[in-house]
Parts: sequence; structure tokens; C-alpha cells
Amino acid sequence: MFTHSAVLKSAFHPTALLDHPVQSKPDSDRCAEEESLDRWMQLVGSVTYYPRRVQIVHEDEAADRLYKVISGTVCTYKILSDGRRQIGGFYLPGDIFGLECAEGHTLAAETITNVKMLVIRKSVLTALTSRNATLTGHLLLLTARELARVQDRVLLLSCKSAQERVVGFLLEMSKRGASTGNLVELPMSRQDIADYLGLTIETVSRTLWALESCGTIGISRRRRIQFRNRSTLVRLQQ
Amino acid sequence: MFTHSAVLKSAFHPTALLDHPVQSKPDSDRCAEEESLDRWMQLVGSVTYYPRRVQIVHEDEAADRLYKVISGTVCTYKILSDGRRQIGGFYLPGDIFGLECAEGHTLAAETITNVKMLVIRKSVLTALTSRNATLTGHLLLLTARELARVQDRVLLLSCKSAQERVVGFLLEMSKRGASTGNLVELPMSRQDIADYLGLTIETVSRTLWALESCGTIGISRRRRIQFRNRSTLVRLQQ
DNA sequence: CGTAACATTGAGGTCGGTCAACCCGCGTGG
DNA sequence: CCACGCGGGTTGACCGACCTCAATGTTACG
Repeated sequence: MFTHSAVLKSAFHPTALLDHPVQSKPDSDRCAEEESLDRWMQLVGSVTYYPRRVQIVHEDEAADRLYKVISGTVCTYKILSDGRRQIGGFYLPGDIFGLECAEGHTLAAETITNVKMLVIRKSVLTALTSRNATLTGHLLLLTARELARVQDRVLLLSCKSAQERVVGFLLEMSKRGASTGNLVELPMSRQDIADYLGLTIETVSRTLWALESCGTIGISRRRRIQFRNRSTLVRLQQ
Repeated sequence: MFTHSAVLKSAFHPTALLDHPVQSKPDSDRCAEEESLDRWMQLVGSVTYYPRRVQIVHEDEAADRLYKVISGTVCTYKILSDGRRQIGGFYLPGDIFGLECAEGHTLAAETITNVKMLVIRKSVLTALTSRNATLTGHLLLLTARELARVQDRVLLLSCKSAQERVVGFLLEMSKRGASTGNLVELPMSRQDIADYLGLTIETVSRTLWALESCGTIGISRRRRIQFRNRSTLVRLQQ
């Protein structure tokens, strides 16, 4: 379906990923680009299961592993000195976390649902990359993409109203998550959303209610969001 | 001066950068790690001069270049549909921007002061990496580090008060910028700071005034900030 | 000296935080 | 079957931090 030249090229030429593809490209063809990393993770990584709401990575420990979510949802976070929690990101099936590499920047990670993951030690990956140049290229691509995503998040957070943040979050989830048509099943609690957007649960709740009452979305069973008017949402997001 | 083992290793072993260095490491030894990239940029990149307040990269154009600031200050930004401007980051001498790689995520860039830069086309870099495996590794390291920095910024922005943001900004600048002792010369205007922190100029101004009036900082000639009590600042930042 | 860009200061309004009460679904146990 | 408790979510009243708008002050530079 998506036989974009740059994508195919990168499967053979690791550094081709520096080229900026001209056309937009949906997430669904990631597999092609990550094939090499994926294969290796499946070969040497270990499949691990975690129950819901357990801490996987502690804030202070060295980030010596790379994680790929197979099923379920994980979030990274940081606890500030006054007790507030800031969520750094949600990781859905197919997402990889642990790519950042700097001292004292390790975020904690915890499961939101039951989770199945592939875990690989970075030292193992290091050994692999010395014999497989393509792999470094793939890691670079993944990291650059994660960087772009976080930069977008900065824009979302820094000068946007509560409504814009919530709408932005919903649209992001519907793009990334297992959204069947116009229905999104949110795996995370209101508190998680609030900590992600830098708001309070009350504000998130009120904003969702406002969106529902003006017919833009529908809410059922608390976590199930239906998009009734996507164009309005896009407009509200700015 | 900084002969950290991991640093030296990465000069010969591109993928060693996946290892998480145990000890903290100041920014000043970046040169060692980027040596390879630096050398190549100096060889095949072109030195370019820009006057202050000109746009270098437009929001819609493809990000096909990598920029390294030699002197002066650059910022990346995005203009929202309602006219608000959000600054993505400031880039000081030694900093590299243009590492992110995703479609529709290109930020605009403009000079804040007169700027001297090294510019290299990513396609040229791609050609180089195919013959120099180390380079990809260096790029990965740089990108991972930039990722960590932006993640930190998310934390700064999403749940902090105006005072915490301003203090965080000042401390960041004093760490990164050419700060001589306790004196920081800010190259950017109040408007730039406000757009960076998601505040208004008035709030920035008032916050700085409050910090000055309680003796924590001194302000002279608008842009010159003196740290009179750094420990108080660190405490205020949370 | 004059001007324009930048910055500060002040008054008032608003959005979102805080605190508290309430609701709802669900499992447990009598 | 209902009572109960519990966690998560919603709703309401109030308040304060920050924004808005406007006037004033300061600096840089011709």
C-alpha cells in the first residue's frame, strides 16, 4: 500500500533516514522501517508480562533497557518534589520507550493496563549494532521521530488552553491508538490524562463534558469516546 | 580534561552510545563526542552568516539541512492559527538543530542575534554515513540527548507556575550559555522568553522584578542577569 | 535630541485550580 | 437480595494566578 521510496531505501541503507520524505506517511508503515530492530528484539529480547499499575522503571535507576510494547499501555512519568506527577508520555502497542540518553533524565515508567512487552538490554543492542550497521540507522530514525513527537507536545502544552489540550490529546489518541473508526477506548484514567496535560482531573472532566454537551463527542462508560464531529475538534485544537 | 571512558569509546565504537554513562558529565566535553560529525561538517558544510531577526527555515519547507551554531543565537518556533507564537527552543553556540525527522513537524527557525553557522545538507550527510559508520552513531547520540532535553522542557512547562518557569529558564541559560560566573547575558527579548515559557511579557517582567526585589537576582541593562543567590533559585524551581 | 522598539507598571477580568460534596459502578459480605 | 465500602468520576462554589488592555517608562541608535 505504502511503497514510499524513502521507506524501502531505508531498509537497505541505514542512513537514508536523514532524507526528509516529501509526502506524508501514516504510522502503519513503521513496521517496514523498524523491521531490522524488530527482528533483533524478537530474537534476543525477552517477552515480559506485567500486571496493571506496577512500576517498571524507577526514576533513579540507570536506563539500560529498551522496551517495546506489544499489548497494553505504559506511561513514563516523574514525581516532582511537591508530590505532583507529570506524565512524560503514553506508550501504546508498537511504541518503543527508553530511547533518550542523558544522565539524570531517566523517567520512571509504570503500566496502566496489563502489559506484554519486549525488553532488550542496551548493552546487547550495542553488541548487535557493531555487526549490523543498519540497526543504528533504525534507532536514529526512531529517536528522531520520538523527538518530533515530544516537540509537538511542547507546543501543545506551553500556550494552549485546557480545551485545546484536551482536544489535542483526544486527536492524538485517535491517531495512535486502536481506534476503530470514530470510537476511541482510552486505557488511562482521568488522573493520568490530567497529569499528562498539566491540568487537574476536574478541569479534564469539565472540558470533556463541555465537548459532549455541544455534540462534538460522545462519552460512554467513562473511557469510551466517540467522535461525532471531527472537523470541529480539529478547529478547536487550533 | 574530560577523558571519560564512555566518551573515548564512542569515538571508535559508534554504538557504544547506547550505554548509559554512570557518572554525570558536563556539556563541555560534547566536542569529543561530536568530533567526527564536527570534522565532517567543517569539511563539507558551508559557513553561513545571517543578520539578526531573519527567518532561516520556513515552517512548511522540508527540513533537509542540519545547522550548527558557531556564534550567536537562533530559535525555532511555530505560529499558531490565531497568531500566537510558540518558541520550540533556543540554540546557542555549539548547539545543533534540525535533528528531528518527521513529516509536518518542521519548525520555523529565525536568528535572534547576528549568527554564524555551519550548514550541511542532510543528503550529503547521508552519503557520508554510508562510508563512515561512526557518524550515524554520533547523530544518534546527539538526537537522544536533544530528546532528553525536550522531555525536560515538557516537565518544566506542563505543571509549573510562572515563577518556576522563569527560574527554570534562567538556570537553564546559565548552565548552557556563555555565563561568566554568576552573570548571564540573555540574547533574547522578553517576548522571546514569554513565547518560550508559554507566558506573557508582562508576567515575565513582573516575575523578574519580584526575583530582583527579593534579592535573588540583579538586573542591569534589561538583558543582563546576575545570580545573587543561586540556592534560592534552585529551591524556587522545585 | 528624537524616535521607535522594547520593557515596565497598573487596573480589572477570566480561566482553571482548590476544596468539598456527591454520584456511580462494582465487588464483598452478610 | 441489599448494605456497605471503595475507587474513580462528576459537579458546584469560590479564589487566585495569570492574561488583557492601556498607559507610562527606558534604552538604543540614528
